[in-house]
Amino acid sequence: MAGVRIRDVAEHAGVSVGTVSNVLNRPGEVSPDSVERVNRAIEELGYVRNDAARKLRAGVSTTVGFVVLDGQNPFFTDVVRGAEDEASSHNLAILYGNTDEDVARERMYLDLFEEQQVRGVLISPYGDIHSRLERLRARGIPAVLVDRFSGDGRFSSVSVDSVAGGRMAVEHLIDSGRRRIAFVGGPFEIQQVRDRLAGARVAAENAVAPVEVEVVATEATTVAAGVAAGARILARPRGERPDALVAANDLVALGLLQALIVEGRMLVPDEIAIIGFDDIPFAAAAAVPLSSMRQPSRMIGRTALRILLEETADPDLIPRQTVFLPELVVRRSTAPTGVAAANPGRHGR
Amino acid sequence: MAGVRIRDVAEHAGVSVGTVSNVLNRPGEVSPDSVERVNRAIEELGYVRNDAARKLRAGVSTTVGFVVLDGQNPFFTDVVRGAEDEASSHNLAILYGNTDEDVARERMYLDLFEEQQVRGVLISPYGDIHSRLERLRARGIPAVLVDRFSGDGRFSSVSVDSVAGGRMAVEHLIDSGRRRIAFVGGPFEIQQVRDRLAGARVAAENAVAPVEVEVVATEATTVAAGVAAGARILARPRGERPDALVAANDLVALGLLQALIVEGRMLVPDEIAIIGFDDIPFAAAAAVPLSSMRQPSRMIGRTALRILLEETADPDLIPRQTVFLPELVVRRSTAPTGVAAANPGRHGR
DNA sequence: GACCGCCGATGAAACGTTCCATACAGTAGC
DNA sequence: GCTACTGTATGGAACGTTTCATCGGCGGTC
Repeated sequence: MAGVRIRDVAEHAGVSVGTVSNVLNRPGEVSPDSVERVNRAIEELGYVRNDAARKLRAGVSTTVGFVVLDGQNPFFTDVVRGAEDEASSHNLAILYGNTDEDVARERMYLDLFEEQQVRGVLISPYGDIHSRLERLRARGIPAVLVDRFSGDGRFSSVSVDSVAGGRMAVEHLIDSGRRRIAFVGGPFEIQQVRDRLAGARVAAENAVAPVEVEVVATEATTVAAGVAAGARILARPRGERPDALVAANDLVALGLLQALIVEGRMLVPDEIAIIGFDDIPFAAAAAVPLSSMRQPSRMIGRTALRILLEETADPDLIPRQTVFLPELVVRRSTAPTGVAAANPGRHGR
Repeated sequence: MAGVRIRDVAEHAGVSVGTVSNVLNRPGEVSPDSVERVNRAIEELGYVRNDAARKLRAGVSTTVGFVVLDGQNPFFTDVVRGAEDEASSHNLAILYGNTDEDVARERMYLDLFEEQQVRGVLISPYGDIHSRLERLRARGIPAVLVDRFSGDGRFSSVSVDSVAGGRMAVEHLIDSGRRRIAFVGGPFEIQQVRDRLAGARVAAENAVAPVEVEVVATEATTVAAGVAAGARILARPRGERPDALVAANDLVALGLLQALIVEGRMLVPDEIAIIGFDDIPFAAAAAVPLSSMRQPSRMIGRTALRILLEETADPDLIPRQTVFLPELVVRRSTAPTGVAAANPGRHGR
């Protein structure tokens, strides 16, 4: 089909195949004269390296796999973007896979990446994939966990301290006068969800005032799941509803907001406060601007890719855990009762 | 590094290399007995095909490239998701590139994909890339334009009729009593932006009442650009402001909404109406639920990938243009003046 | 019993690159 | 003038798969 091979370039330039390869891979070891002629030949013939042959012979790949938990979530698209920025500066491309919280898809993408012999794998895991990742590593393909702490230290990871985040979120709610708090999120297979809940409980236990934390479980961390959870809360008599909600992420929080305000005609934050996680760009533009625990999403992606590259360079590197701290961004959705209208909540964007 | 090759499988199973390859690629032509033994050997040794060697010899790739204009835009993540769904059902992976409206990045990704000899390329183009795509096609790599009509019919495309969309949006605004309309968007290198504006003008010309359409140009189609444009509108004396805004997409619209309401304390929709494009999931959850021209985003991705595969199967296929019609979704942001508060706008999600 | 056909298995060539051992030219040192 | 050395260029082996021409065995026919 195609046609211009390295051999054609060599003939055209009047040098050997080996020399062309050298120009391509270590131009320093070739005389300037040859470099010049080879480059002109490449230009004239429109030669493009065959990556398959290169990969086969040299065992070096120019792609990195990224398995993402929820590709629709702006938080993750931001993380991907960060990784992509870093990758493109190393002339790497990203093989992208969205698992959508499905174990089968997750396995499928790991298979695919293994066949492709990617340079390395970034993954925000859903199922238990440690053994799969070990196998990849045995094959020379390192993996870095993204947005998930590697509890046993077997892999490097880049994450945000979700326990601290959950704690900070609830402390903030308590500070603004809330006492009956519900954590809305799920499934609890996702570690972040567990951690954020755990953090929330810690804050409640440490509080001077008596604070209760109940759990409203959702099937997923999506806007739709948030809407559904909101409906369930609305189904209760007014007096039995919580006075503050901690959502597992901003998508759920936006869903809750929508359900409570539009369907339930509840006043946010007067009757009920809501705080989310991630601080996605849309949190600030919501019906009631949403308070949120901001995560440095792009930075997470960049850092993860950087660590991955370090590990490909030196496979014996000891795994390391990088943990960022989330940052509380206060907007109107958690303003103290009664002060709400007066405080439009100018913070963040 | 790795180690289990097809030869090892062959030895383990007591057959020849060719037979193993046949089991892998056309199990029908191999005796059931051999198939069974080979599969067991594969299982026991943990053999994984080397895609580079396969690609080199067979010239067949298992990846499809997708070059996206704006990876942060939920509309595009939805399109990607649709393509991904279709791809994974054919056991293909997606090589992903986000150009972020940058010509250099766009070129870089096309280079990368060419080196990779992807099966085909989906692209929502920014710069003029026709010659690059022709070259790819000459190398046996077809391309399908996504979210962009191929004016000269040289490539297949899957898009939405943006002229009709612009027209419908403005007709709706006129119906709800608006007369001084501003189109907010840019850059005008992007065809959609041009088309939507053109449609808007058509609607204005066809209107019975005298309607004016002015242009407020933005640097990009992002929330931030929308906020900036909103500020410029607010800088004008109240009487000289338009009474309706057509945003180039929902991101811009959300930015406008934020600027006008929070900064400018303007009443939407009473003083000014806003309509966007795409109907991203967050449009419904905005401060004032946003009217929008919905595009069938996932379907666009699925369709594009399907056409791409058809073209890989038969390279002589004549390019065809698939055009969807956008759908008007009315929410509160464009309610007729005065009726606003009474109509929460239950439509769409 | 010899021959024919057919099904399945086999072995080796080929894909396009990288890399290494080797060759070669030119220079410096004695 | 010979050797040693340095800096470049060369040719061919190797990467792991697919594919294709060929081979062997077996059952059926005459």
